[in-house]
Amino acid sequence: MNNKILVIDDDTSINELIKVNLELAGYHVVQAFDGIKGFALAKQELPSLVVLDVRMPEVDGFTVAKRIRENEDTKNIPIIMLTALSQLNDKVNGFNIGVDDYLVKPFEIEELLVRVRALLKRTNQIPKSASVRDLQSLGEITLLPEQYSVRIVDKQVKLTPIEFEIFNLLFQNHGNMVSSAKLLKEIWGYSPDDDIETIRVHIRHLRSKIDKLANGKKYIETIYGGGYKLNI
Amino acid sequence: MNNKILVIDDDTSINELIKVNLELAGYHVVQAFDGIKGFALAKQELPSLVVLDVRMPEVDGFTVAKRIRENEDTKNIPIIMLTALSQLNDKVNGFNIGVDDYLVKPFEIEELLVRVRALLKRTNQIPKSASVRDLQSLGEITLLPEQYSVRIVDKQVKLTPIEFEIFNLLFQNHGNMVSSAKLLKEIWGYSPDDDIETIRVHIRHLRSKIDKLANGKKYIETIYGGGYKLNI
DNA sequence: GATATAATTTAAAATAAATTCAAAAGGAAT
DNA sequence: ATTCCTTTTGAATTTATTTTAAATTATATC
Repeated sequence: MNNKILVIDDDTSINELIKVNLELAGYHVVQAFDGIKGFALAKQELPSLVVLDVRMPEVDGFTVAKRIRENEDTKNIPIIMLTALSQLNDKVNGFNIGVDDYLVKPFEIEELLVRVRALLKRTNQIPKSASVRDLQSLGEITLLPEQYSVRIVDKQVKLTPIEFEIFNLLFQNHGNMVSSAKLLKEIWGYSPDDDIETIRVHIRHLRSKIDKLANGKKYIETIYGGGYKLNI
Repeated sequence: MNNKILVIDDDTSINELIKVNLELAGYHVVQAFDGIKGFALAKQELPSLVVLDVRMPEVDGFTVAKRIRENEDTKNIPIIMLTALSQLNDKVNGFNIGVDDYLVKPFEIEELLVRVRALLKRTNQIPKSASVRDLQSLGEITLLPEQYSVRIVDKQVKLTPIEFEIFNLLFQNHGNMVSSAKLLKEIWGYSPDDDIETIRVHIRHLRSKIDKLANGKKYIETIYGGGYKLNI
């Protein structure tokens, strides 16, 4: 198993800080200080994880992430994005880039190490055959399947198994409506029209948990007569 | 078998105290009084064990441990860390450095001798081919596989073989859920859904033993519908 | 604006899962 | 065979989750 991590950040002192701490934790670190070299190194070194700053001159982090995801050799490398809180919504949402986790700056270095470990473990457990990975992190939201949990920015809540499956389905289809019939089929394995009540109650439970994390924002939108839609 | 021990501690009187007592116990001792010389000596002397102080000026114990683990020649040398209680959680946990055991200062010199003997015996039994050693010590918890025991800070309890295997699996995956199915597969070698009852009872036994050591803290968390998770 | 339909809310019942308690079965040591 | 310890099984209890039901509120359509 590989333990090489690529750090892409134009801020040399932060880049260095991350490198030192990752090395302390036993990882081998490769550094890049701009987006172009970053993507080049990703292809060349095929690291087992990339730590990527959003804000960089010339080629920014979103572009690098997108290129990594588009390239056949690198598309499955997990990415942790470093981003300012203000950048979270507008751009991530616009680009719709699937990263695996993100950290809001300024962040605790310990927190980065925790996420790196969790992510490496998670992705190591996924069989190679699964060529298309599920989205893990988008905008403010991160899924933690290994704990049936959801994190929004930096608050986290535990869901029940069914709640998690519903949320995951909405998340993977964010921006689009998921019909109640589809939810029933995907999660319960059938589609008998009448059990829609159950979904409504689960949605309510979900909302009440999610709302505690999301100050004010209503993530789960109701499509009258159709189903539900997650707006990230 | 080699009986050379490297002691790395900048406090000359403690270093000397350890040296004298280890020599009394029949070991050959090499001393270093700072991190840089410590690592250099580790490479040069290839001792069969390192006693390492965390708090040192310039290069601290974590850095030395990390370097020892990275170097091809020294990576399998067992390390006993000397640490203040306050340093236990934040740093060790954050850095996730795999040391083999640790002692909380101030410690009894007898205790150090006991641990040295135990660790040497343990590592002598491990075949050289096992290049990647399992984590032995993290945060407050230390595993003692050779006696099917777990130590938390300085209290220790003996587990049964199955209990130990379960705990070890949770420990190696700390922070993440381990499903009941995985436990069954890893430990019993099969996954027949129905024997989950057995796991529950073992978990109960484990908890009752662990809880006696951990004042108040609940280490083993239940993930409803999923499995169990160890929080260190 | 009235009506029908759909969704939310609240509460409570039903189900499933996990814990606890007790005890039987199996193994190793004497 | 007896004892001691570990592992497994069974059943009762507790807890958490899921489902059902009824009353209220919102939405779409005519």
